[in-house]
Amino acid sequence: MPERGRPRSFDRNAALESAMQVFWEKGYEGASLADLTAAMGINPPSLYAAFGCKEALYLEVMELYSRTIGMEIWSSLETIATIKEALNGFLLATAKAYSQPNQPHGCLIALGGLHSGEVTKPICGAFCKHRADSIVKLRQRLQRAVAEGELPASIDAEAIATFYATVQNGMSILARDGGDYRALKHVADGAMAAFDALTGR
Amino acid sequence: MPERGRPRSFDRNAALESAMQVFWEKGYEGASLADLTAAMGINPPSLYAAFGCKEALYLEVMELYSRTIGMEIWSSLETIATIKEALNGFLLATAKAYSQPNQPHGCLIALGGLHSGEVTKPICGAFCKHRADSIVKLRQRLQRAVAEGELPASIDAEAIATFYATVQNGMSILARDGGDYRALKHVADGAMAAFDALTGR
DNA sequence: TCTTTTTTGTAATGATCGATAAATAAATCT
DNA sequence: AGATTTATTTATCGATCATTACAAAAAAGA
Repeated sequence: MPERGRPRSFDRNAALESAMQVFWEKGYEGASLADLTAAMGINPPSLYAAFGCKEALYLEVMELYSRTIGMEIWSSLETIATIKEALNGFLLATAKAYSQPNQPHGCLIALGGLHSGEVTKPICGAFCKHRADSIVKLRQRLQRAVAEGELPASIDAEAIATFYATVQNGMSILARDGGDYRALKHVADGAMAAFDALTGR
Repeated sequence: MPERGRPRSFDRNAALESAMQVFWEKGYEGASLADLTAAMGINPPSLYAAFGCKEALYLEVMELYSRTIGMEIWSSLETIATIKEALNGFLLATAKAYSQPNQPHGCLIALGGLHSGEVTKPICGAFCKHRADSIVKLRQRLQRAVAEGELPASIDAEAIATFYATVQNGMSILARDGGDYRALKHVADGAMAAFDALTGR
């Protein structure tokens, strides 16, 4: 029975996507309600009725980002069978996503919540959780490779995962500074150049 | 003849250092005038008389940062004779500086100005200049190693410099997320594991 | 001592921030 | 039709933002 009362005159998903663009480019504090409502094509009361408040909207934007853009980037890590190619595909997908011409450069998750004065506590917590999860995903993929006999059990999976997650985060800053796909690929190649030495092959 | 009128009752350098702490931790937009004046122990008119405006204060803070903390980090790159040890020293100095317990984690330069809505144009320009300069410094050090016969002329100095600068920037995000010296050193070790492959040795 | 110069503390400026009150409009339910 | 429910528009809320008048205070120059 959600069909009572005046129907909403805008597409909630489209509005959320517009909000994502604004937050992605301008950050949480940098995106004003005026910026958001202008991009979403609605007035403040509609925003508050549909999303609660600015903070709740941002948290929902983070979920949308990791469900769409994030998925594009991370999927190759799981789908590619061999660990070295999976990591390489993951980094190249990162380079491609971070240099798309029609969207803000770099990652919304990597670049957000880096200054305590610019974010609320729940948002800071969500960022910590998401970024910590990046390391976990990489570590689990490395451990899978060990379980499959592809890598020796002697590797430091946590250290290697931290390294690749950190390289990816650095790529967000490079992309924000105008680094194109070519520059980002140089970084990916550099990180892959460490693979054999790190995994003892 | 700067000795006319009522003398300033606070130490300008100490106030600037306090402002650096606030901007470093909270970012440009996240640091309010109230935060700044409270930390500096002065009233707004004194801040404006001594530093001009918030933007000018921030630009001066950036200079102070690169002159002090930045110098600590980058000096080993020049002073250590061999390129591999110089790079390693540079990354370890970074890991140490980014995990100091008595100051904000990560680099003020690396983490600032990443969102267009949170910074003015002159500040954004200063960040671009500083971060681009990081790549230049690394590239020049690599080219010096080529000139000294330590590395082959066939290396892609720009690509390698971009890789190491990006790793360093990623370390700032890791440090902000609570990564300690041990975690940061893992990243430094990972980056150094790529050195031989990247330089063809 | 008296004027001049600069800094100080207090208080207030207009602008913008995120968030809402109130009235109207558009739908369903009885 | 009339009552109920929800969304919309318009206008505005108090709080906070960076910035600044203003007058008292503290120094040097005359």
